[in-house]
Amino acid sequence: MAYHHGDLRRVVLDTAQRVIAESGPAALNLRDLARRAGVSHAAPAYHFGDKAGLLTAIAVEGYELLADALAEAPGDLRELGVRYVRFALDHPAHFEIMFRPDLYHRDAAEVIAARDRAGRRLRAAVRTARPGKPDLARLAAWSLAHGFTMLWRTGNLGDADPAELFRAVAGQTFTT
Amino acid sequence: MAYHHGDLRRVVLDTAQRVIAESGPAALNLRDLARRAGVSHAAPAYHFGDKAGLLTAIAVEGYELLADALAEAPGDLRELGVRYVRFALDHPAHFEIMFRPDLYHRDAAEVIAARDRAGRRLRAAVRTARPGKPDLARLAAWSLAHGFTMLWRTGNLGDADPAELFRAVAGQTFTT
DNA sequence: AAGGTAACTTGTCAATGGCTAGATCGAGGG
DNA sequence: CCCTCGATCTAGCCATTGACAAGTTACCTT
Repeated sequence: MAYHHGDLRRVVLDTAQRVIAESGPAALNLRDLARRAGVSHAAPAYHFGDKAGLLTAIAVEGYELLADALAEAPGDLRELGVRYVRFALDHPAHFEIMFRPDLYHRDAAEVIAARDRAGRRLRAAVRTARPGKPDLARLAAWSLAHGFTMLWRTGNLGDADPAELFRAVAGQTFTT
Repeated sequence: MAYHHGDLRRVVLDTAQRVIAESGPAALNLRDLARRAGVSHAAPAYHFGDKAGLLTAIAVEGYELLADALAEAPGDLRELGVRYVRFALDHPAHFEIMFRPDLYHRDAAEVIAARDRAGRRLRAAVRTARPGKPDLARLAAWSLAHGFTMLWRTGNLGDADPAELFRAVAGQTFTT
């Protein structure tokens, strides 16, 4: 066992994401992550404080990734939703954790900062797409995209291509 | 300690719902439920097999309650959504568990039956509310209501009255 | 009243999270 | 070149939890 793994924090984060994506957050445990990384059972906790700290780091990373995904946003409300859905497709573990605040330290400063940043990006993107009544439009678009994503993730939508199906669903409601 | 508690199954179910509503499913544990009911630590498992079995029972009950809530459905798509939101308000623990299939036995026959029943109710309610394009309309309505509910539950919607806010949001999208 | 069965208890084990004290490594100052 | 110091990791421990097996009790039928 070599001291100073060098990259343990990142390795644990990545492995955790794989485990969550494959088996859900309930299957995650620190000791297994330690075994997979080839370190002692207490090593992961050093970097994250505790299990919730690890999930906090994932949530923060998730909000940052989401902010990035919404950065170069299209002027189309529907395509904005597609981005949201695609984000959940590309980063299932992040998405899963982000919206389970009971699993991490929801009041951590980094969490609030990252979430606010993503929120501002969403707000700005909706504003350019639909100038009038920005707040309600944002809530409607967010709710639709979020709900669609959740239903898809919990297996309630069959096995159609999510992005295409979302376009059809959004076309029913949004005219933009 | 009296043998034959008489109503242990129901007591454990109810207590579990209270715990989940207050502290989330991660805080739930069988031994604490046993202590609260005044029985031995293994008693709850007798009725549910294991922890996932307990959550399975809650999920089934949740789908049945949802089916009931959608039974006498209004002809208005927006009010149908309000019912969905209100269901989540009234039965937070059920709602929480229902859409976390990784926590329970998602393939159990009772789960599938109850979920199908609720699905048929939803389908029927949407059909009467909006005759054309039933599938896409159902997905859109479900996604909007579900997403709104999830965002509200995770604290992303501030502290407005959920039902009223949903009416406003739905008014933005649905014309019916 | 005898036996059978549902409901519960008792005892045990392995896995996990978290804590503490100690070991090791690497970098920077003298 | 050595020494210290802080960051990183290890080793050992404990309480909690879920699961299981075997035994116990009470009700119910005949």
